[in-house]
Amino acid sequence: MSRKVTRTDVALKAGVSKWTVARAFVPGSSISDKARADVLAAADELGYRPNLLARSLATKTTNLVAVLVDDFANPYKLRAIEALTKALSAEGLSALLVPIDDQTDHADAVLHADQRQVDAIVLLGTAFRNSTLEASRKPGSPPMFVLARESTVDGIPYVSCDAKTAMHDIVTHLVAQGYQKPAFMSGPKTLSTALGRQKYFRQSWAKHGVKEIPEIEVGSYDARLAAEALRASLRTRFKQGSFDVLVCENDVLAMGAMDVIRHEFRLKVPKDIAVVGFDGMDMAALASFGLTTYEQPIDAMARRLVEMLLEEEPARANKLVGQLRVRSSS
Amino acid sequence: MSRKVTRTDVALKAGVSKWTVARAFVPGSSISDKARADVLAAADELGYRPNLLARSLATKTTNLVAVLVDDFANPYKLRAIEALTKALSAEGLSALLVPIDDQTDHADAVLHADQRQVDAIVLLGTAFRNSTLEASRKPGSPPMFVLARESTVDGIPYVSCDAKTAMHDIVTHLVAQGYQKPAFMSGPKTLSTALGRQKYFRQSWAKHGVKEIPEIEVGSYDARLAAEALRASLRTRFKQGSFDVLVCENDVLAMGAMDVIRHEFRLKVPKDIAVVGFDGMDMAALASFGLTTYEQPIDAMARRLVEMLLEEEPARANKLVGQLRVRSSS
DNA sequence: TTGTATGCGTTATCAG
DNA sequence: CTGATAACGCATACAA
Repeated sequence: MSRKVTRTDVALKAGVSKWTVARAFVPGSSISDKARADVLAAADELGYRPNLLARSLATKTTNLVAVLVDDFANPYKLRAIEALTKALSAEGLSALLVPIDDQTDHADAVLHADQRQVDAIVLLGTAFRNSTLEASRKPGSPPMFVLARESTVDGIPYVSCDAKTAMHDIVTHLVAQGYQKPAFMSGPKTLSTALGRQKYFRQSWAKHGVKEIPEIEVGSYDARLAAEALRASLRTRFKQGSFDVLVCENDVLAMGAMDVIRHEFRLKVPKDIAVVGFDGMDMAALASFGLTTYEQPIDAMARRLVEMLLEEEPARANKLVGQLRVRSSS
Repeated sequence: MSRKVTRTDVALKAGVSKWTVARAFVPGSSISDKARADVLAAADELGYRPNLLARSLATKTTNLVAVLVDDFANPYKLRAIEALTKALSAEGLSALLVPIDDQTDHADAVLHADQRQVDAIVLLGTAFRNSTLEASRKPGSPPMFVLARESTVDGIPYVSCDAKTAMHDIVTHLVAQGYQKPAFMSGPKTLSTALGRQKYFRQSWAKHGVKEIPEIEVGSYDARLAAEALRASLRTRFKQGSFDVLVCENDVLAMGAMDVIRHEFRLKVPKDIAVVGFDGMDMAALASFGLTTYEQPIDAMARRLVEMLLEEEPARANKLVGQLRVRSSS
């Protein structure tokens, strides 16, 4: 494999200096038409491609964004990754995908991204603790952004789906359908709050006079765990008919819940228990689920986040409204 | 935001030259204990982190691997991304996730990755045409690898799930269960062949005297399209009972198929028609599907691929065997 | 054990 | 409009 062709090679072939070569690639640069043509021809012939590494070193900007992802168990994360990476590349930015395992890895990941001189770090997901966010407070470290949850740390901007509107829409729909005894299935408490869904769910029901809403907490956003949690609840805490609709913090939980309701307890959805999810996963639309869900405007959210990345003084918070998709489960 | 602290700053504070600072960070280097301690202390105090960009420029190796992904519609891709990125980071490599839209983007993506001086390019997915693979033939361009499909281009190594063993296991299971009239649901023909699944499926059945296997081709690996295709087939080409088991090229297709079989045609799975998938998606295990599927050893595959990345003379092909997960759908 | 010079491929700035 | 010089932060080879 021959060594990479560099600017000097092109200069040599075109019979100009290497600085002239550089100019040929900068649009508004002052260079004679002939020189530019010569350079471009030579570059093309040699297959010259500018080395972005060297450019980054000189300009101190990499056009690289680290995307930290933890919860790979939720298929919806793929949609989010797609939306974000495409929004980034639309602006000429590239995504460094950094997988996270447990708590200890977080600091390392941020550090490593920092060393790679990324222009920004995006936290994609729900299971990030504040300690991770605090890392961006260190002077000199790249700015941090949070997508699809609310950051509870001051000064760290985020883009999320407007949970207040969402829950208002969901509850309005449920009330119209005649449901009166809601229950809520949440993820782990520490992370769940960053989504704000349960809070607004309760607020919305309160307006309709419903104050008591039982909660089923699930250890992580996982269908199997959701199934287990609901199974246990249905066997012990709840009697038949103690709630007529179960709203879940996301679609994965909802699917796990439906599985138990229908296949273990032989109950009908929505007749015995209605189920509502959140996110808008493709799978939720299958007849096997027919899951009513609140669709996050994930593409718009990703684009908004990228806009913020590019802004000098990004707004602290952005909440975009999604859309309720009513299906057979309610 | 203060400027980044560099080697020179540390050298100044520690009272040594900046080259001594460098040595302090290289394990086997010859340096006095005192000097090292001084440097490390100064570095720690200043919060010094080596600039990987500059290092890469000097060493001509970035420890960066571009991961090209196209088909975001298949949730299984998330598992693959997880497996690959974790396998990479276990070896100190980082993943540049490059999303691909249509045919024209491919060359650009390869080019861009090249300009970022990535050490390798990994194609993750099934919908890559040979023209993409050919791009790696250009001298000087980073080596290419294919994960989870077979490359049909010479000299491009790949790691895939052994389709021959897989189909043998599936067919053996089906024969034991008494199924006699199989049908096969494939993705788009041009991509489908790179998986080799249909081919070995037919071969395996041939050993049991079954030569005629109807095929249902789906335009892309998408549950909704699978549903449409099966619906059309069931209405026109096939009479009730013309096949007793439908084996699908992957789980997404299988789920779409089950949806139609059960919810539109009101047939029982597996009594009327059994269904088998491929991949081993988490969702397939839900009671709503209970899908029998062949689980790809995706983690092992990813690790093997990373090994190959690191080898001087990588083997051309690697096929790893997975495991059949029998559930209620067969 | 330590300091020095040179190069990696680019950009920015300045002279001509 | 063009050529030259310095700098980006680090690594490598070499000299002290």
